[in-house]
This record gives sequence, structure tokens and C-alpha cells, in this order.
Amino acid sequence: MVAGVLVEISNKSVDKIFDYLIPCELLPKIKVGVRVVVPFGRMKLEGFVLEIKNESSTNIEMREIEDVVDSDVVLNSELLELGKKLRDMTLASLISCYQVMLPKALKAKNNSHINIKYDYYYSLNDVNIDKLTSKQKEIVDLLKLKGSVLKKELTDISVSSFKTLLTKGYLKEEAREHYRVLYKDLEISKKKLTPDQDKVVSEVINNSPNNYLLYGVTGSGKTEVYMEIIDYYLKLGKSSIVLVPEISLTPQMVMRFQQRFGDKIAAIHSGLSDGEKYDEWRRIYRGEASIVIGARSAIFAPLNNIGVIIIDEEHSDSYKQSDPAPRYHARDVALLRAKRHNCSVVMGSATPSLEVMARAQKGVYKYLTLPKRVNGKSLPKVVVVDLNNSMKKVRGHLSLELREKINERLENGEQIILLLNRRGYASFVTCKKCGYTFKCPNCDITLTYHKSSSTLRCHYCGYGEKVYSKCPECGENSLNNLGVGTQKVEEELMQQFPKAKVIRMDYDTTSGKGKHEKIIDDFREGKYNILLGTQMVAKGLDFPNVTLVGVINADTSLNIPDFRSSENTFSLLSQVAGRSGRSEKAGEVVIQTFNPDHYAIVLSSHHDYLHFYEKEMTIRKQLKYPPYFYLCNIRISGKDSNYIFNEAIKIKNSLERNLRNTIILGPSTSSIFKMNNVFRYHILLKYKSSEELYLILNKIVEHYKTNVKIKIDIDFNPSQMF
DNA sequence: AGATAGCCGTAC
DNA sequence: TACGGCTATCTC
Repeated sequence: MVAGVLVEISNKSVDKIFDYLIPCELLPKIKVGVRVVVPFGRMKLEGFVLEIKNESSTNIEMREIEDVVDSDVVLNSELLELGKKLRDMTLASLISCYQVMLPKALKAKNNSHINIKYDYYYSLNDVNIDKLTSKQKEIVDLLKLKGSVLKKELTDISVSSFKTLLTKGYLKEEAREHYRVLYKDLEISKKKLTPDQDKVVSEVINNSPNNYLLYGVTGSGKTEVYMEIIDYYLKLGKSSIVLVPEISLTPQMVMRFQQRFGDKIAAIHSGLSDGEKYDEWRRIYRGEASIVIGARSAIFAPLNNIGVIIIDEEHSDSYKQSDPAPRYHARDVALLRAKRHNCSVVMGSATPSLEVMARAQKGVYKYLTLPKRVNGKSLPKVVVVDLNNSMKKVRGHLSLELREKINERLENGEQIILLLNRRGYASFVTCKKCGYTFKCPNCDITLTYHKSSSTLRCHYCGYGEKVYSKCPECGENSLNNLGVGTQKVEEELMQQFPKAKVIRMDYDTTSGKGKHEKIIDDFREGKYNILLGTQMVAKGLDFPNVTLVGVINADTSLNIPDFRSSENTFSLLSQVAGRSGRSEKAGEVVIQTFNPDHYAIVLSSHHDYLHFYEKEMTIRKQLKYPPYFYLCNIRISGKDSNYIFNEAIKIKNSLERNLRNTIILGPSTSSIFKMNNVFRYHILLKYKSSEELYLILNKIVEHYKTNVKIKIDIDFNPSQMF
């Protein structure tokens, strides 16, 4: 017998099936979807068995499979099929499509040290025990009483007597798998649903399968709706997937699911170790956990019989994998799996992406809505502060209006969230005199100032240098630390409000395990008055005592050179505004901006998603952007910039010859032209129909797959512009 | 990915 | 002519 094996190397030139002979003794263990060890050239590699056949279709002399890694398949037939579709959709290598589905421990790779953990249990063997010492008798009596006992439970015993009993064969040792993640028993909680929520739930369960957009304002109780739908399917013996933007950022969400469903849930997120992820995967695989909550890659959870797939905060760009290939969108995978499982997809958001909303308007997705907050309160009042006027009066980052409102809340013992939207605006150093900025010698991007180590660092390659006080260009002692860091604002807050307790939540303060959760818990318990943070304070958190949300500078995300910057700004402002006034007391929001008339800011201050949607759609139509056109970005990179530029021109010409009705832009240099000493160009395509596009792109990828001087990366529907 | 065979330049 | 570096090729 012969096995077709896909080998672990993620390179297009070896991304095909290699045939191997199956030795007789391994035949019973070889199944489609298990990992095997095979000789490959002079190497030994792991790979996935994709086919089993009587003989090879080629005349090439075959070598033998050396070993079988798994006793059970790691890729079932659904996932094997899904991987092929993913490859066709993304033009990535097939092996990368399979690897992305699996936890690290199960990827085909040679040196993986992630093991199953075992607990050892001991019980009495059925043997006649005649003579025993008193110490030995103690142990035997204990085992008679308890039956099977964990080793660590045998505390007050003589270790040597235990060993004697074991070596004489009186004891039976049994290894049981130990899961590293524990789900505490929490009180089962279920809230009574509002009529609006009820309506949504019955709509979904009575008309399944269907794909839904659930548009619900912040605080409208989407999570309760999800749980009710999931519960319905759970009782039918069906499983569920809940995708959340990044679960380590939403521990409250997991907590609520755990309260309702206990250890039926498996939560997969970046805060788990590789071993823990592996354990969670096995619990899912074995059917011990049937509700999977996780970020993007949880869409590949090895569940059978899926009843519903939920995508919470549907608009989040974290659902699109943009860096290593396969560059897939979890929504697309969800729709594929739902089709196969004959189940519904529910996409929920307070600010739906234009793509999804447009499809809902067309009737491709069914439109459901939760227009009111569950607490019956209206959405918080939003005040827009014009920094053009305000900053003439004060120094620093806090306007008089915001300061006044912070003071009010502090006096009332209420809490405050301040958002410092720093993305794309990290601290960098410039010379006041000549405008010199420090750039990374490898990557052509501005270096970021790190106060704690007083260094300048490249966020792309890690390059670092000591910070100078003199400008290397003009020699003046006029270096200026621009940009607003959370640290700086924190200092300002402490100066302005010496009695207030401020906690910072940003990349620096949340890098340890469980730190994020601790900050949230501490703030919730009232140990702090003000929570100051980056984007991560905006998403999904529920603090009943927060009655004021302040946005330090709404313009930072508006100024990012990306066609989605208005949409992202609107979404961010709406999300963070939704953190205010979630309980009894009414909430308020202050947005500081230099662009008080910008429609994204005006409409978000009125909580007017629908008008924002309409306005933004007309702009997208004019500029031929999604959802009117699809985008595809072709990145061409290599060390020889002349060579890749010439090849990029050739690619463009061939695209022009082969595509009609497609707008082809470029090639132009990427926003980061040089990264790790590799130069990058890109060609951007705007298209409406993809059939001939896939054909020609496939040809281009094939043509360059063995060329080591150039790398072609295709990104359909890129989430960021490069 | 990693090893190798084949191709050049340059150092004796 | 011998060595080293670079590159194209191949791996069932």
C-alpha cells in the first residue's frame, strides 16, 4: 500500500503530495489525517497522510514511511476538505492551511515538546497479601477504602513501604490524562430575556439554517441572546462556536459563558500555554467540551454536529489573518463550515462592517436588531470638545471640559475610562530644529521611543539604539519627544487629580499572564477611579460604575492613511462610548478632537450608525472601494529592489492583458518599503468578479514558486493597506 | 527547508 | 588547478 503525504515544509515548491510505501507493521495505524515521519531527501520530516492507495501514480521509486505519530487522526474529513477550500480561496500553500487549523502541539513539526500530562492513580491488585508491615497495612487499608487514589493524595504514608508494595506487584498503577485548564463550578446564572431579545432568539432557532447580521446597540444584551441560542442547540446535543475578537481581552465574556455552561465550554486564547491549548483541543475533539469560545483560529475547532456559529463584534479586523499565509477571514471559514453542518451563522455588532451590512441590506444575510439597551436607559450623552479652541487655554492633553467632568465623577465616587487611541501614533523622536526623525536601518520605519529603557526601538524587527540628546543631523540639542504615550497622560492625571487612583492598561502593563484580567478585576472592584488605556479599554467590557468615558484624541485613528479609517474611528468611538452608563446611573462621553465636524465623529456622537453607514457607502461607491469593489493586494518582495521592481512591472502587464473590468494600481512601494532588508512593492486590484482573477493569480504564483529571488504574497480583502 | 551539483572568479 | 561562494535544482 502507498500513502500520499503532504510534508511540513511551508514552501510552494514542495506543496504537493509525495508518495511513500507503507510498511506492513505500520499499515493498521495509517489513516488519512494522521501525522507520519518520512524521509525527505536527506531529512526526516513530519507530514500529513492525505491519501491511501494501492499504488503510486508516478514511476518514481518510493521510500518507506518511518513512523506514525498519532494514534487518532488530527485532521478529520471535514477539516481536510476545508483546508483545500481555504487554499483555493487564499492561494496559500495547502500545508499552511492545515497547520493553521491545529494547535502547535499537533502541527506537523519535528521538534515539538508539548506533551500530554498524566496523573497517576493507584489501586490494589487482586493478589493475596499475606505478610505486611504495619506501615504497608496502612496503605492497603487506605486503598481498600478509597479504591483508586491519586499519588499526591497519599500524603501521610511511608514512601518506602509504598515502593515495596509497588515493586512486589500488589499495587496497580494507572495513568490518566490531566487537563491543565480547570473550569471552576460557578453558580449557574440565566437572565430573563427582554421581548426584543426573545424575538431575535426565536427568529434564529425557528428559521435555521440562515446567516444573520444581529445589529444591536452597545448594552443591548447580545451576549444573552447568544447564550440562549447556544443553550437551545446544546439541549439538542449540538455544539457551538463563539468567535470573539481576542479573548484575552474579554475575560468577562468567558466568565459569563462559564457561569451559564460550566465545563461544557472550552476557551482558546493567546493567554494559554501551548500545553493548555493542546488540552483544550483534546477536550473539544473528544466531545467533552461542546461550546468553543475563542479568537480567529477557534473557527477550526474539531467539533462535530455544529448547531450555530456566533461571530461577536463581527466588524473587528482581528478576524482577518493578515500575516503569515493563509490570509483568511474567519467569517468566510464560518460560512463554509456552517454550510457543511447545515447550521446558522450569527454575526453580531453595534457597528457592523460595511461589507456585512451591505449584504444584510441586500437580503444575503438576514437582518436582526436589538435597538434598545437592556437597562432601559438611553445611550450616553456625547460631548465633542473642539481641541482647536480648547488647547489654547490649557497645556497638556486634558481639556477644561474633560477635567471638570472627571472631577465631578471623582466626587460622586463614580468611575472613569479614558481612551488614548495610540495606534499609528506611537511616540517617536524628532528634532525641533531640522525635523530629523530616527528610522530603523533595516525597516525604513520610524523608531519608537521607550521611556523605561531610554531606547529607540523598531516595532517590526526589534532593532534598538540608545536615545541621543543631540540631533545627529544638525547637532542641535533640540530633540523633541512627540506623540502621546499613556505614561505621559498618566503623569498628567496624577498631577491634576492627586487623590485619584489611576490604572493604566496598555501593551506594557498587560504583557504578563493574567495581568490583563487583574487590571479589569481591580478596576471593577473599585480599587481605582480611572482606567486609562489604549484600544483594549474600548471593547466589550462591562463596568456598572463607569459613568464617564473620555477620548483623549479621536483624530489619531482618523489620520491613518487607510480607506477604512472613518469606519474604524466610528466603530471605536461607538464601542468606547458604550462602556459608559451601563447600569443604573446615566453615562456621559467626552470626545476630544481637532476635527469636530468630521462625519465619523459627529454621527458617532449621535449614536447614528445607520446614517454613518449611508454616508460612508456613498464615499466607497465614488472611490470604488469595498463593499462596491473587492480588493486584492499582491505583494512582491525580495532583496534586490531593481529585480523585483522589474518583475512587478511584468506582473502588472500580464494582469492587464488577462483581466477585464479590473482596476490595477501600482506597482508602488509599500508603506514600509524596506523591512528586515527585504524590499517590498505591491499591486492593488479592485474587482467585482473573481473568476478570471483567480486563474491568472494562480498562474503567477505557480510561475514564481521556485524563484528564490522573489516572493509573491497575495492578500484578498486585506484589512490594512500596505 | 536543506542539501548538493554545477558554475564562476581568483589565488597560487 | 584548487577552493569558495553563489544559484538552480531536487526532495516520493
